[in-house]
Order: sequence, then structure tokens, then C-alpha cells
Amino acid sequence: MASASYRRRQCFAGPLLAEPEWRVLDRSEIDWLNAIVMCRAYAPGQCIFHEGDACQGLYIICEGLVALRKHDGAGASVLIRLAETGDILGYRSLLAEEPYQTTAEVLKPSRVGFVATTIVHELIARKPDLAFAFLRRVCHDLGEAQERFHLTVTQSLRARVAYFLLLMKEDYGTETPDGSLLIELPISRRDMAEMIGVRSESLSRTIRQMTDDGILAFSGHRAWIGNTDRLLDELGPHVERHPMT
Amino acid sequence: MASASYRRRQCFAGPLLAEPEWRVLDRSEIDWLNAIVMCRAYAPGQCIFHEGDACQGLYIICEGLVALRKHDGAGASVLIRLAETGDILGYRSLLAEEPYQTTAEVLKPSRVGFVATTIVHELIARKPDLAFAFLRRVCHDLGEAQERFHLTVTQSLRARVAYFLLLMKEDYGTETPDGSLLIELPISRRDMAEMIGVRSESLSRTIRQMTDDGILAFSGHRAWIGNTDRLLDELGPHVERHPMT
DNA sequence: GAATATCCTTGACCGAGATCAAGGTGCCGG
DNA sequence: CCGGCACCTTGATCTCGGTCAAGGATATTC
Repeated sequence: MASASYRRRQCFAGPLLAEPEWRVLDRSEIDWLNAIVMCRAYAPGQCIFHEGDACQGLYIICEGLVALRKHDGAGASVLIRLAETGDILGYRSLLAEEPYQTTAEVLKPSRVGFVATTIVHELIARKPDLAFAFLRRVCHDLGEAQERFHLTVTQSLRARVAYFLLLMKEDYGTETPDGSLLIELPISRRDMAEMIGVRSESLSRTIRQMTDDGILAFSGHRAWIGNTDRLLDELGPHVERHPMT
Repeated sequence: MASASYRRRQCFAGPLLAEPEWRVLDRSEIDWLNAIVMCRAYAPGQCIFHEGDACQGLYIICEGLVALRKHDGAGASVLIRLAETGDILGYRSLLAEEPYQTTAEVLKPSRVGFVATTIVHELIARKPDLAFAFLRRVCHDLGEAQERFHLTVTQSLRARVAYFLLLMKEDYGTETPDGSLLIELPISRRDMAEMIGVRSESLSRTIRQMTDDGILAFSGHRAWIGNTDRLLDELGPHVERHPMT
């Protein structure tokens, strides 16, 4: 429950500075940000912001894991994006000058910094490269969102599971000694279903089928994939084989 | 078949200058662009660029209608976006520095201008406001794409048709003398189905049902909606009632 | 204006995935 | 060790939308 007292109050430090957005800043600007930016701890289940809220600034995940969800009134929701250490939240709303369209729910104990809108604008005005960095990121995200729509509409659930695992491989996959692939999923089965856009019961069934077919093995949040090619075969014809270029 | 010879060779003129991106430019920059930018005519069916192509610059629709599609190998495709007079094509790829993810297919005879990547970068460097204009646009688009995903996953076909018509109302809707709403859809039934992410047969059936229920009337590309509230009722609970803010 | 291709609608059928309902299974606090 | 709880899996059933196939309607061409 975020029991630790964080000695380091500086958000902008360590590997976080390697993020494309902050890399364009120089030392003095980093120091300035560290002096201004508030950083606080969140426990799992807490929300950083809610769908419909007015956007006041940017959030930076110094450490942790956060889910961006969209809810509909009937209780169903969809997981739009996972954000982990180093990721930024709220830039879409800030730069579109619109209210939040998603709710940011903390999944693992997190430290999150807040940068007010005015600061962001000031930084961008001072560093044109920052605008480019954001542009590149948002455009890339847009491409992913379109790809996701395409996939959801044209591909079977099974193909989408395969695709999802290949995506997660990028961030959470490791090679095991015996040459197979291990993916340590950071999320529950339900959240996984929400990312794929499917009911969790259906996801369970699909995973079982794929297990029976010897394509993968699951244990809790751990997935083993013996042969990546067999996963790729699940994708429909001519679907981009290298998601997340 | 684009038989007309276009006397005006200048792309950047008239209402097109009111677009948020070009509004930030001053007279000399507009003149400069008009001197450089190539403008050519396309006939329906022609493609401006193809999925997978490297991006060389930006396209501006001086006049016409263009569809951005994603294809999968099996012949199925999805219509990602409609672009009409004044709209810009290819900015996602250009700014993300990625190949095109969609194919731009001309639907109605169009005149389209081309601005090379280097020119765009030069302009942005000169006018930081241009970067902001693009940022706002892309972020807004991203929001729409996420909303669309959410909708597709959680709502029934019928609700999605209702939502689609409310979207189209913004651009193509007019009030008729008798107080009902007339929407002149610029696209075929098939394209409409591709935008909603559904087979055209299913769309036909859904339209028929809604017609039988007295919610709307269709004739060719013309849709009448007697009572907008009844369309809104079709949307699931708590779905954003004002799409395209 | 007949020929022809394309688009749209309708019908019959089917199947993937949703829904409803009931167990498992693991986890935490007592 | 046991009870409670959240998460996951499985089963049975249903239904929405996809698929296949056949007609109509509408353009387009000659």
C-alpha cells in the first residue's frame, strides 16, 4: 500500500530521461522540472484521472503500471492502453485540448509525477524538438489504434489473441534457456480480455484451445510459447507480421 | 474523368486557407507554397498512395473525396477515414516517420496537392504554431480512433449504425423544411459498411429493421431521420452523445 | 436503349462469441 | 486450518452477425 517513503523526490532521473520526449531537454530544464514537478504515490485501484475530467496537465509514471480504460454505462469496459515506467499519461487530452476520454487506473503500486499544462506549453515553445517528439509519438499511437480497429473487425478472436501475445512479447517477453519464449503478463486475464475486446470467458476458451493445439502454455500470468512461428500462422493472411515497428 | 483543365494551379486558396494548419501561415508563406506545390487531378478509383509505400510528403485535397482504407490479404477491407475538400492526407505517416498504413483511394473526381516532407519540416520549424495545429489534429484523431474501437467492441451493430449517422450528420446533414433531418451520404453502402466494420449484407438488414421501426428512411445515398432523439436512444447507455465534439 | 457490370437487398443457414450459471482455484486474514 | 473472496475456467444455450447464394435495382457503355 505504498508504504515506502520515497527519498528521491525527483521525477526526472535515470532511464526515464531516455524517453524521446525528455531526451531533447538539457540539464537546466531537467533541473527546473524536478524542482517544480509534484510526485506522489498511488496504490493499485486508485485512479489518477477519470473519463470526462478536464485535463490539467501531464502525468509521468516514474515507476509502476497504469491502465487506461473506457467504460460504458452498462459496466463493460475496454482497456485502451497499458502505461508503465517511463510512459506518459494524458498527453492526448492535453494536446487535443479535450477532456479525458479514459480513466487512468493504477494496477501496481506506482509513483507518478504531474506536469501542469502551462509548463508543458512553455517547454514546447522553448524546445521545438519536444513538439516533434510528441508528434511522432501521437502519430505512432494513432497508427496503432487504426491497426487495432482493423484487426478487431477483420480477424477472429484466436488471431487477435496471437497478435496480442506478439505485442506483449516486445515488452514482457524473454527467451528461456530451452529456446522457447516466456511472457510475463503484468495484467489479469480480465484485463487481457478487455485489451483484446472480448469477454473473459471467451478468452479462457480460446487460450484452452490454443493450449490443446500445443501452440502455447499458460500458468497464471505466465505464458510459454514454444514456437513463435506457429503463433504467426494464427494471424490472418497479410496481416502485418511485425506489430509495433 | 477529370476532363476539365484547371485554370487555377494554386492549391492554397479560398476556404482551404481556413483550415487550422494553414491559418497559421502568413501571406508570403502561402505564396511560396503555391509556387512550389504540385497539384494534380485524380479520377475515382485511382490511388494517391498505397499501404506500405514510403511517405514522401503531405497531400492536400483541394477538391474531391478520398477514402483511406486498410486491406487484409483476404479481400476484406476497412475504411479508416473519409477525407474531403480541405482535408490533409498522409500526415500520420509523415510525422510518425513510418510507411503508409492505409491506401488512399479517390472516390470522387479530385484535385490534390502534394507538399514534400522537407517543405513540411521547414514550415514547422519556421512556424511553431503549425506543430501545435498538427498536434491538436492528431490527438483529436487518436481520440476518435479510440472511441471507435470502444464502440465497435461494446455496441451492437444497430447502435453503431445510429452512431455513424450522427457522425455523418455533422458534415453531410441538413434540416429539411418539414423539420426532419436529411443526410446526403457521399459514399456507397459498401463503404458505409466498411466504416462501421460490418458486412454490407448485415448493414442492409439493419437499415431495413430501423426503417421498419420508423426511425429512418433511406433512398439511395439519402437518409431521412424524422426524430434524432430516437436515433440517440439506439446508442447504448452512457455512450458519448456528442461524437466529434 | 439494350447489354453488362456493379451495387444493393433479401433469404436460408451457420457458427463464433456472448450470456447465464455453476464450479474451481488460489490468496489473504483470521 | 478454515472461511471468504476475487479471479479464472467450464458448461449449456442463445443470438447476432457472417457466409453463401440468388435476385433486383442502378449505373455505365456502346
